[in-house]
Amino acid sequence: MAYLAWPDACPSVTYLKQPRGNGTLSGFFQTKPLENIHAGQAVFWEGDEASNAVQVVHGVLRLYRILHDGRRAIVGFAFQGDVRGVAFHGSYLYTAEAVTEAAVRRLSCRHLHNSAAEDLILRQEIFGAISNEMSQAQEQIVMLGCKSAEERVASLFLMIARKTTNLLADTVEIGVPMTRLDMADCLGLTIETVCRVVAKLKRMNLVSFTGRNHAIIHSVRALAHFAGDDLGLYATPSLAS
Amino acid sequence: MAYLAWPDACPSVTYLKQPRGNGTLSGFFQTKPLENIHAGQAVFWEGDEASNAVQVVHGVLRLYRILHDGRRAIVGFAFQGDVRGVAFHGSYLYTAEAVTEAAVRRLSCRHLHNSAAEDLILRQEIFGAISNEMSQAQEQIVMLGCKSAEERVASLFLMIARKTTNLLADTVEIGVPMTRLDMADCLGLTIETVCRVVAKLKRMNLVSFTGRNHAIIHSVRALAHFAGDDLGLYATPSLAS
DNA sequence: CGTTGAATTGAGAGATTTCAATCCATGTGG
DNA sequence: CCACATGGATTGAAATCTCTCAATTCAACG
Repeated sequence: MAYLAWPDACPSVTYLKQPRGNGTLSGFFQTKPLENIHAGQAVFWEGDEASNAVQVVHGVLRLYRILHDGRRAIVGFAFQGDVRGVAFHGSYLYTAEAVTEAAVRRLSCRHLHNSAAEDLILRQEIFGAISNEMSQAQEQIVMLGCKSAEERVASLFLMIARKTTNLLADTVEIGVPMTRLDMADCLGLTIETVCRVVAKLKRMNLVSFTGRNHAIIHSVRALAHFAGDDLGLYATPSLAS
Repeated sequence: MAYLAWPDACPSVTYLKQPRGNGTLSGFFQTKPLENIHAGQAVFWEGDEASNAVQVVHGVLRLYRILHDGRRAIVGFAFQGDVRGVAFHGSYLYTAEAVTEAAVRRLSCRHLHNSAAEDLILRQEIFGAISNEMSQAQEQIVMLGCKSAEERVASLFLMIARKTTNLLADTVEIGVPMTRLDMADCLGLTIETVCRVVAKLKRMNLVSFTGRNHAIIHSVRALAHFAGDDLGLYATPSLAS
């Protein structure tokens, strides 16, 4: 096994694609105080006025909407480095809640937009963040619209791997902090189906679990194939043709 | 029946919530030439550099992604007045293709963003457009993640009604320009299931069809109830408590 | 009037859910 | 330190929903 990647241990891969630390958006967030969020505590609520953008410093957030009859749809997860809430003009479209202990920084949208007026780089970074959020939503739609239960569960593990490891090796260790119910509500499945599929993935030796929240993907490529994903997304430098 | 609403006959309701005509974003688009798009012709392709934002002047676009094994996911439809492509930083996340004969105007994103630097109203309108697009994507995720086939089909008809009528009355006439395959690929179902559900809606007297692309929703409220939606979204002025 | 592609309907198969029972990990109190 | 209680996770069996495959109907068009 080549690379250990507990969610909090390394910056998100998607985020690394943007300038980090020295980038103005990150710089802006850096000036704001670190806010610790307990597991289960909300960062913002669906329907509230979307006055702040949030950056996840560590931990994982679940983003969800509740239907009036109580059903819950998890529209996505936010990992370390992810920025959420920039794309909302009026009110938040979902509730953001800490899965584990987490920490975030908040930034006033108005302040951000005003600063963006004078700063080209910042504008680009803001649109980059919006584009990231949009991209994740599209990914979710494709998964729910086209994929089988098995493909969905595999896709979720791969998503976690992409977000929390650099995918340098074909075998990666990932943290799976969310409960089976979280996974089910995100994948449009039931808890039981998620369990059965995970059991199957274990039987097929595609993944194994060391504790409930800690998994090893034995072959990212094989799992991606199983997920019906384009392998290009997961090609590792050493394996890429 | 109170209000006729063929898709091209009146401006989109969502769009009316923003200043129209005199608003700077619309104003910008107005300066651009009208581009006629034949049915089936693409406006932009997934993966192409997202250099332009597009406003639908009339007609309907289907927005879709193709998986590498050929499956198609329609991530949404764009109706008259909708603006798409503002939220993309790098490349387009989906292909946009005319369902019917349509017309659009294009606007350079770079131009738009530069102008936005000096214009507060324009900035707000841009974020409004992004927020609209994001909102539709979230809606889609909730539908695919939580709802049954029957609820999904009903939701689609209601979505069309919301986009193409003012919902002043409980009975509305809507255009359904897309094929059953389009509907199926948007709802994560098969053609046959869509057909059966539509047949059931007809049997229940919730909708009726006058021609293949033309339906009457006999009671928006009843259909919304059937769709598992919050009735508040559809309350008509006369019916609202 | 025949051809074509889309839409519809039926019957059987398959995937996922539901309901129920059991297992496991964790924390708490005695 | 152990027994027990608790909530999440797992597994099984039956029910249900949706899909697949096949046949038929319908509408548009040359």
